[in-house]
Amino acid sequence: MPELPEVETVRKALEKAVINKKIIDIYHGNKGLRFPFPYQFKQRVIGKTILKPRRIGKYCILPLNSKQKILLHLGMSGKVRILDKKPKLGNHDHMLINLEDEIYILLTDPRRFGFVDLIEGKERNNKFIKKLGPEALSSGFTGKYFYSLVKNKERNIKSILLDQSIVAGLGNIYVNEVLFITGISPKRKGKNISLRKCFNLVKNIKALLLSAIKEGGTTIKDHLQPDGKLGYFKIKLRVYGKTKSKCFICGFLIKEIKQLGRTSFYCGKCQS
DNA sequence: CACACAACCTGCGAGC
DNA sequence: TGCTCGCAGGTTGTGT
Repeated sequence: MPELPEVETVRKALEKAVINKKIIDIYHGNKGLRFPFPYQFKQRVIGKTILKPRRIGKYCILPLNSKQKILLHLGMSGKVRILDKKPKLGNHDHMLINLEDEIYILLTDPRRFGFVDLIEGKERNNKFIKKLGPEALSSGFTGKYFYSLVKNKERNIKSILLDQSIVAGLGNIYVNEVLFITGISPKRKGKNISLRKCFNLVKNIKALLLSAIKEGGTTIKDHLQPDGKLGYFKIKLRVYGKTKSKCFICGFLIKEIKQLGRTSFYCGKCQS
C-alpha cells in the first residue's frame, strides 16, 4: 500500500491523535519484521512523550522528547491504526504502542517487509535515512538537479525514479502514472531525456503527489472510528493496472512489461 | 561505479 | 469446490 501519499496520510492521522502523548507501554513480537525490533526497544522509549510526527520519503518519524526518534517503514503491506481501546492482537499485528489517555497505535504487516528503528542522535546519520536522495516534495528536488543525475545514465527512467537515493518517496504506482502524464516511455534511457522533460517530470511528480495527499486528507477525520481503520484515498489511476484497457487519451491499448522485476504499464502511442 | 536480480514474507485471485 | 501458480504498493545484499 504505502507510497509517499499513504505515509503522509498516516503521518497526519498520527499528528492529530498522538502528539504530546506519553508512551505508557509497548508490545512487539519477537519475530521481527524485515529486521528485528531495536534492542531493548520498550525500555528505551517507555515514559517518553511523542512530539510532532514527520515524514521523509516513505518513512514516518516519531520524534520523542528525549531526542530519540522512532522510525517507521511500512514496506509493502504495513498498516497503522489508531485505536481508543486495547485491541486483541491478531496474527499480523506486530507492534502496539499504548499511550496515555487510552490511545493505541497498532502496526499490522502481513508480509513483514516493513520495519521499525530507533534513532539516537543525528537523524541524517541513520543508516536508512542517509541513503535517501531529496524528498520528492522538497525544494531540493528540482528539474535541474534531476537532469544533472539523469543525463549520464544508461538505465531506464523507470528504475531511476524508483531509486530512493535519487528521489525519495516514489513507488511503482506513482512512477507509472507520472511517466504517462509526462509522455515518457518507461523504457527510455535517462541520458535521452531532455532538460525540458526533466522540468516537466519534476513538476508533474509534485502535483500528482500533492493531489493524492489532498484526496487522502479527506478521509483522515475517520481515524478514530471504532474499527480504527485509516481511510486511504482512492486516486484515479490512469495506467497502473490497466493492461489491455484503452488509453483514455488516444484509445490505444495499455501495454504491460517487466522492469526490475516490477510491472510497468504504459501507452505505446502517448509515451515515447 | 553502475546496474540487474534474487531474496525477504504472506495473502489473494485467476485458472485449471 | 479445491488446488497450484503467479503476482502484489519496497528495500537490501550480492554478483556481474
